[in-house]
Amino acid sequence: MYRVACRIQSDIGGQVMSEVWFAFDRLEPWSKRLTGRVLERVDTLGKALLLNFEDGSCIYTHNQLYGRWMFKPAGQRPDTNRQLRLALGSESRSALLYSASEIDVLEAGQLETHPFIARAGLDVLSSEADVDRIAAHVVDEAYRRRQLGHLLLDQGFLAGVGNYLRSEILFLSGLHWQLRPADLDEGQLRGFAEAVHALMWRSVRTEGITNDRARVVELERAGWKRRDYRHYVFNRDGQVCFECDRPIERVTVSGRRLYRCPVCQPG
DNA sequence: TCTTTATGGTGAG
DNA sequence: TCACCCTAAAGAT
Repeated sequence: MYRVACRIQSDIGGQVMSEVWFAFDRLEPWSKRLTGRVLERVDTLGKALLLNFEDGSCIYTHNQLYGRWMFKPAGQRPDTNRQLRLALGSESRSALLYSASEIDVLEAGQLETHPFIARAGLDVLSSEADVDRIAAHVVDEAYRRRQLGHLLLDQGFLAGVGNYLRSEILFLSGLHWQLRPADLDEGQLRGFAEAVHALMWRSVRTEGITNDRARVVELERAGWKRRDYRHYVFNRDGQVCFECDRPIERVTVSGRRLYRCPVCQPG
């Protein structure tokens, strides 16, 4: 979503919208109100996308598992069977959201009334979220006695971390998912905060490849399939750990799949 | 042509 | 924790 926000900003940000179209009837009145206005700034808050207009109103979208943004020159549409849900266009370019169902428009100043926004915790990709800030956040009283495996999926804890990053962060910091912030020593806490920060930003750069760059290059050259080398442990159950050669395990935590190396991430 | 799964999220109990 | 919502693609039959 962070990459998408950058793309929307560079394609149509700061420009007058000549087209603002919503697939949902309840939002139809906003079509007229926003057409002709300038799309001033595109932000993310965790996985949410916020399209801010010059009058202070804001389109909120969340892709959930389904949404997909596509970009085309003005007047063109991508070749897809997906359902168009939101279209934004300037004189020159269009940004098109397909399949997503979580779309709302918020009036100026009403941002915090949106339940997802109101609940969102520290946004790992925000400028304030450096390693020190993340480390301090993790040991906050509200979180210090909850298991890391559950915390990492909670958007009220850290906004933006999702299911594949959960497994990857725990692997890189060498921690078992059942540990709690209160259990960690200074070095482990620091390592965890560094892993959160590093892997989120690495994912932005690499389009979601969390494995070490050198290893990715090497395995790609060796003819490995992308799905088998892009992560340390995620989606690799049955295969061996890159660090210790022992098989990766899969468990269910918070109702989602979590992958771990039993040797590199002891209890 | 089914059933299942998914890098997500809510609300009830 | 579970049932449920949402949509599309992958997997099974």
